[in-house]
Amino acid sequence: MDTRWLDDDERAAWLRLMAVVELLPGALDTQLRRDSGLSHFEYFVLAMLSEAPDRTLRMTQLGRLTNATLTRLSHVSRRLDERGLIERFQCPEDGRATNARLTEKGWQTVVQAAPGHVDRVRATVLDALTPEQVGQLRAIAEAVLPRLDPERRLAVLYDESAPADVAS
Amino acid sequence: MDTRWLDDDERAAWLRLMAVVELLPGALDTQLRRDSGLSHFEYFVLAMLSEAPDRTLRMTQLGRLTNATLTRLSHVSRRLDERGLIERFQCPEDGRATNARLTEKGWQTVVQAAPGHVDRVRATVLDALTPEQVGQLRAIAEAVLPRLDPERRLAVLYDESAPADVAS
DNA sequence: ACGCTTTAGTTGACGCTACAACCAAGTCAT
DNA sequence: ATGACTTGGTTGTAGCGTCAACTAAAGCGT
Repeated sequence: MDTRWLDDDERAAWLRLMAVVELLPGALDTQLRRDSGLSHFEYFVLAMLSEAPDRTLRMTQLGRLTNATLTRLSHVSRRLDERGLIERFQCPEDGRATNARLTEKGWQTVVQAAPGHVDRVRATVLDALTPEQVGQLRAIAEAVLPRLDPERRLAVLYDESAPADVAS
Repeated sequence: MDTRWLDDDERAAWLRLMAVVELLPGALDTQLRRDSGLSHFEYFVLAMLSEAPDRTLRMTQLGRLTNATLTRLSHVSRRLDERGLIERFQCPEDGRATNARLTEKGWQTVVQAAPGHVDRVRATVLDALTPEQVGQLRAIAEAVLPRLDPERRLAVLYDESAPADVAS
């Protein structure tokens, strides 16, 4: 089967999307590290916990939400534990499972980090767009996500009709 | 100064954009590793070289185009050199500079990798969008990029009126 | 010509992530 | 209830990226 190459419009859109995908994580990471001593991934982990019932989640569920392998999450959560931002304990209902719960200190950390993060999100992305474009962006991402995430691992974060255990 | 929090539309758009930014690199990386034994970053380095005059670029310029620190690029280019995909040599005009040139083997590798990569790009993103959305995506990215890239490091890749030494 | 500064790049140590191997708790068939 | 399988998670190793320190060439003022 022959490859359908990109036409000029597609190529232009693709290159620009790639540039955004390349630059955005670094921009967020830099701000959070500087202002709160957290990587963007760590912040995201804490943020997911902060919105969960009882600020507690199973490792597996937390891994799904953060798009992390269990290995990665295990290492990260150990470090967050050592820093006193979360605590881990064996799940009473299922002895195999580990629960992660945000500590008060972790909660304070998220609360303190959030405004700067939101400001950065505005400054780099949202405030550059018209309201129409914000809607378009949402529609575009919604069209793409089923292909990027066929197993719907992150569906909770972007699909209103998802199981809705936790919404970010 | 008080933080302006995100309204529902902004929040929805943002969450979906984050999911895309989180998932897309992995999707591209997986395909390229499986089919060509290259990370996405390595592929991108080779692709930049493949479009440069004489398939040669200075390390600094290559670093700009790929959004990489010189350190990172130094490590990666050493590995690509060891694999015979590029070669490095001191620049004749400026003894401090190192030039990286794509070898014939490197060229063959890119040529062989490109179709599968483009297929994946289509399958995961472009084919999910209408032509109007492709145009919107381009406009949205163009609005955001000046804020993400104030030094215009990647401008060559997304701005038609950029110095245009190399276009991807 | 001689230092001083700047620019270009490399190297080494450390931190984070992935992969593989592993362990422990639950499940299920007989 | 016991052996096989599955599920949930952790740990060790190796690879990649970052930061800091370093080398070498070029520019520059005197």
